[in-house]
Amino acid sequence: MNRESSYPKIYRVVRSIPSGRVATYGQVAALAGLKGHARQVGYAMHALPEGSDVPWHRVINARGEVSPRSDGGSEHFQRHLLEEEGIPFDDRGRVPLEAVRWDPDEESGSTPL
DNA sequence: TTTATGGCTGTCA
DNA sequence: ATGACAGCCATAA
Repeated sequence: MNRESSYPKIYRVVRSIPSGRVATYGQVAALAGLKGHARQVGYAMHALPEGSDVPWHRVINARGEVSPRSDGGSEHFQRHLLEEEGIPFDDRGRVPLEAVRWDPDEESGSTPL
């Protein structure tokens, strides 16, 4: 099953993230089978092609905020995209992970109150 | 083949 | 609550 690249798998998981929800690298990694290798997920995002329909902006770090990658500036862009998705950002540019954390088991579009 | 890097995570102070 | 350190592993050259 596993090919030499795990990236496609990661992309597939990220694609499964519904709008208005965010997933952490560790979570995506776990769903992609790379459990424990969140770094590779982040690196996969860095290797994302331009024409990919992968909502990489919905993938954030475990702290619930966008990661200050080496690009510089894109983090602001990501935040903008997330705000457009309806992600409530904190005063420090953080999101309530507990509120927007994507649960692969409730992707039907329901929020457990 | 080896070397270097990296959009992370978890623990300690 | 934040700041700092070390570990893990896949991809690219």
